[in-house]
Amino acid sequence: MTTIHDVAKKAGVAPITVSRVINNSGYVSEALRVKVNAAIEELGYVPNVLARSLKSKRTNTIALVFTDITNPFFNVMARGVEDAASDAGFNVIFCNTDESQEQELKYIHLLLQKQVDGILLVPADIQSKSIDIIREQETPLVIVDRRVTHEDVDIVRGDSEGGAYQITKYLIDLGHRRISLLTGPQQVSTAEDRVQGYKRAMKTHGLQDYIDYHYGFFNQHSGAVQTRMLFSRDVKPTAIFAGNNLISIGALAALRELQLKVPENVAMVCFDGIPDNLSSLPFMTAVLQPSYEMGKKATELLIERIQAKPNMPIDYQEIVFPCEYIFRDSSGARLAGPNITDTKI
Amino acid sequence: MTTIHDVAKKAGVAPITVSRVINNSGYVSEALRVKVNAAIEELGYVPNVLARSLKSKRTNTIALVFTDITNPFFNVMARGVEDAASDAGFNVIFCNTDESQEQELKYIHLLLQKQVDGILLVPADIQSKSIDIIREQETPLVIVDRRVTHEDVDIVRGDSEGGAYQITKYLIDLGHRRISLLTGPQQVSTAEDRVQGYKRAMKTHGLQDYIDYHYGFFNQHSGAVQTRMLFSRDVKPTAIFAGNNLISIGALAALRELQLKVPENVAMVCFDGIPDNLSSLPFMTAVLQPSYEMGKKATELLIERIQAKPNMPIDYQEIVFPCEYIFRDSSGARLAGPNITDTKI
DNA sequence: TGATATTATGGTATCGATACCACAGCCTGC
DNA sequence: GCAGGCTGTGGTATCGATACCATAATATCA
Repeated sequence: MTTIHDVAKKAGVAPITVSRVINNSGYVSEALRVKVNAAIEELGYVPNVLARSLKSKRTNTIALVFTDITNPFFNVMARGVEDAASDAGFNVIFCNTDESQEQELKYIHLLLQKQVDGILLVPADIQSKSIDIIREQETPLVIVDRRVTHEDVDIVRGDSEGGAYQITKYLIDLGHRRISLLTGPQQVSTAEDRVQGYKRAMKTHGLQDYIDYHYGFFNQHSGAVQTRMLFSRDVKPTAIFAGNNLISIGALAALRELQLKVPENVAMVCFDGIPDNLSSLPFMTAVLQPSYEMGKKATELLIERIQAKPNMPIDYQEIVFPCEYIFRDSSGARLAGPNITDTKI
Repeated sequence: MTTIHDVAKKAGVAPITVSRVINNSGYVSEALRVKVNAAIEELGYVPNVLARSLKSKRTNTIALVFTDITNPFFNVMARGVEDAASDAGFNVIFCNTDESQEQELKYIHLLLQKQVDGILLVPADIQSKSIDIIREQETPLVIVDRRVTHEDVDIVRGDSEGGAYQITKYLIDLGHRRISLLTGPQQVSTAEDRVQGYKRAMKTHGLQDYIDYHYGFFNQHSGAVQTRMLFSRDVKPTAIFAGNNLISIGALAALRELQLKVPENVAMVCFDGIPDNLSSLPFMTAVLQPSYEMGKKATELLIERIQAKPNMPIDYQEIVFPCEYIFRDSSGARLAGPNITDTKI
């Protein structure tokens, strides 16, 4: 392994001069710069970032800890993070927790050991123990996608409540009365917020008698299981509101099994989309969160925190992105018009 | 930031003793162990792996540099890598090159700076400059999925040639004579090997007059473009062999546009599958490589190299996994039987 | 012209951990 | 009774880089 000393010796300069050339800092004459670069080239020198970071106390690395790498929503978000980080000269470590708090804590410990400059966290639980641990090390932190019970944290998220309200209202306006919501775990704020938005829409439209929501998991299996459950009951929904994209895929599979057609027999809407390339849902009416922009914004905020003067008081922010809506065939508008209240199944 | 010295002072011992407790190495009496752990707990001490790795010269980190994170084949492989690494106490850094050599070199430099203990590489080109650079730093390396022109490297890959031969032969046995192969870039060994296997099958069955293969990219766009091209010609194929899963998705989309049905109008087979959850291809006859096992095996081999004694001569290995085959509707066997040579389209 | 700034280079201490060596006490066995 | 092994603990040097300070030559300006 060649070190900065080897290069310095070969170029006939002091190690610190080599350091200046590498980092383009301080003053170095053109003559020495050339000599040093030649020595670097000749020796195949690669700087050791461990030593560099140890001394300089900056790793130029941030981490994104999220819950489901297979979910395209997070995939797109990750790209937003990567792009924003890269623009600012930071590298990103991606960690997948599979919605497990235990796994999350394991990664947080690892990342703190690695001295990352900052952490973006999609917490697996609304009461996140990770936040306390990160705070203790004074590592900058931005929470992404979800609310938490902690005060004084930066949060970047989508408006789940508002999105759920609007899409539920849309179904109601189409004439649906029996709308069932299948969502994620109760301790995850997005699941809970979507329930709240759904309830608000149902109540304000006089449908409090058919408020029907079910917590589960944000994955296909849960979507399929709950859908089967919905249709095993006497009173069946005319529309399903899937709490995220994976739930809707599972629901669709279950409906296929049950030989129910969308939207002829059941209308469907969901939260979050799936990029066209892998999509089973090209026809799904959906609430879309700007996941790329959310990732980008969260990263920019985090880097701002990292680069802030140490003892400056922080003005914590909660940035809430509004949702967009895309209306397609699954909700049955084109087919059934606004009066399909009593669609029999 | 609390350091090992702070803990040592609090516990009334030497730093090295704290180190022994943390790493469970050397001899420490139960009494001191308890005292040290209490101090660690109380101070919220987190060891600095930068300092640790700098001194010990081991980061316990390996990297997987691959070409397409969106391809489920690599996704599954990555899980095999992660599992095997985790079992051995190693962390994994994932790097996505998008088949760009430039990007690949950028990551290789970064990883070497980070002093990773070893690298798993899916090279973007059969003549990989990265290999030389990695060699120069004496970092252990295992090539995955693809052949390279270098001698003396460890390689873990699937039998693309054999798989392509078998699946082509299968189509021929079904009666197809005009089989077209759409594959990836020529400088990628898997693309080339699949061409070779295809050609061998065509030749040994007397079909050298309709050998028709097209290099492109391992993605949907390429699959769609080339499929349109195939059917713009006078002599049209009766079967398409898609060089990988993404190409087959693109081909299917193009066929849908052209209002050609699979397998009624055209038979299709492809290399690599897609996990059921995101699949548009539940009916595709395919050649499957054991991607999870390939990732696992490659990782185990890499870790073996990492842990080998420094000056032991290395017995380089090339491990080739055989393919499996899954026969479903797309190849038309159930529908057309063995004699569909002259299917008109 | 002398004071001050700018340019250019190097010396030394240090980041936070571990490797290596030293040493002391206690067994065990002959 | 002591050689040699095991157990338990600490001191010191060091990993490879940069922070900080020092120095000196040259440029700039009042």
